[in-house]
Amino acid sequence: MIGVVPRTADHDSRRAQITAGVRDLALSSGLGAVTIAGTARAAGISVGLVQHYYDSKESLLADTLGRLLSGIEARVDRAIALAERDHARIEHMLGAGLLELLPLSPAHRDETYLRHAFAGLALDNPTLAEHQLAFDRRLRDRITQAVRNGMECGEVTPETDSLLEGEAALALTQGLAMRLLFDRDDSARSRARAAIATRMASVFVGPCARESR
Amino acid sequence: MIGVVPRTADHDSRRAQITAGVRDLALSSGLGAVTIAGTARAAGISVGLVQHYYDSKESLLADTLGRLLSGIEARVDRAIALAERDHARIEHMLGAGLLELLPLSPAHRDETYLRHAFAGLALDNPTLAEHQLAFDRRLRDRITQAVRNGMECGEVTPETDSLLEGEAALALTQGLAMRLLFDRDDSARSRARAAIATRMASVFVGPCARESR
DNA sequence: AGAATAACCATATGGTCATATTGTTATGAT
DNA sequence: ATCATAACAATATGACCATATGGTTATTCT
Repeated sequence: MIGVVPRTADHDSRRAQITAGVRDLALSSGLGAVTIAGTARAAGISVGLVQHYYDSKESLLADTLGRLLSGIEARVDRAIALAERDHARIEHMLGAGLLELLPLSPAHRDETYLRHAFAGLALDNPTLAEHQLAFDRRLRDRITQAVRNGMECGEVTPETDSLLEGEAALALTQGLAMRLLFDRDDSARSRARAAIATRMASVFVGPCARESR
Repeated sequence: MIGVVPRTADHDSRRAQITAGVRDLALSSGLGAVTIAGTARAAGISVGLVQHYYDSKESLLADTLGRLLSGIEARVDRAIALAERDHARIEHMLGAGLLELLPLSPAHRDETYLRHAFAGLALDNPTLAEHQLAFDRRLRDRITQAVRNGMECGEVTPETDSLLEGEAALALTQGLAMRLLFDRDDSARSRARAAIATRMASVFVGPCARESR
């Protein structure tokens, strides 16, 4: 009598499907044009099912942002891991990670657009702001740690303020990313690359003496 | 019979009044909550009058953004002019200008919030994007010119890529500004100051040999 | 004085949207 | 087999909003 269980569904993959609908819609019509009905259409399901999985539009957007940021983080980590095989220098690993945050390819452009469009919403929405802040902190801490590793291995001078450098490097990268969203010029793109490379070179000034990481 | 002229109004001051309504509303309720009716209420006039001066909400927002950006530009110029009296060093003039773009005081915070909230809208709106892009270019060119002045006077080494430095300095500043909107911590604020000062110091490395400007 | 018209206002209109409501369907445990 | 219930769908509801419409008021030129 107690404990009769009806059919089940894979909640996580459903939510992934629905948030993918939000992403597709946002990329084609702008984040401001995202509606529940439009999301349902994009995901190929009914409005009611979206409501079944999200109790409000806000929670839907929050989940979409969370998944977006996780994806970006994973991609940054993957790029760093990849660079780790090719270069011993921490400078290059970190640079590769930061380049992942710039809209230099169509796919990256999509992600960057979404990230900054959500940042706009987050200015008016504490839940989204919390996601953004936590994401930025995690990225910053990764950079900071890379700088510290650089200090241990001799690439970075011991007087360097690693926290300051972490915050500056992230701010520079995100400022460049925002700019490239508006200025689609090729030259702007290469200047952005150069700006990051220059920055890395000015922090990582010495040769790497021992194993990194 | 021809040429009868009825009462006149100061269009510019009316528009200033109306856009001030937009600003007030955006600051108290978020830019996303700005409506024509709300704007009229905030400005103390009727909906119809707002319509009389703006043929669409979009043109209202565009004018609001234009006035906002002009105001910021004027403030940056004022800060530079002020610093010019105190310091001969271009480094300090430029630094003072860039600090105006950070949300370090309540008034600056309001302006920075509006600027970045509008940037979010601009991602979906070509008219607003044009304003943003032009504003950024003007700021960047100001910085670039300051760096060139620094090269003439010996503060900056001749190998410096002034355009690159201009873009990097602006991106850093705006990235920091965005970050401070989310992280209201005192320490974050002082790190942002330090990050800009450090950056300036790394570009302006020599003593100033002759007159600046 | 009064005609012409900009300045200004109140309300109507039509559409959109988030959410509520009221279903139907399928499936797992008994 | 069938019941309980999650999964899913269609439509209703009510609020909000940009804009349209149809005014009134005030002022300037003749």
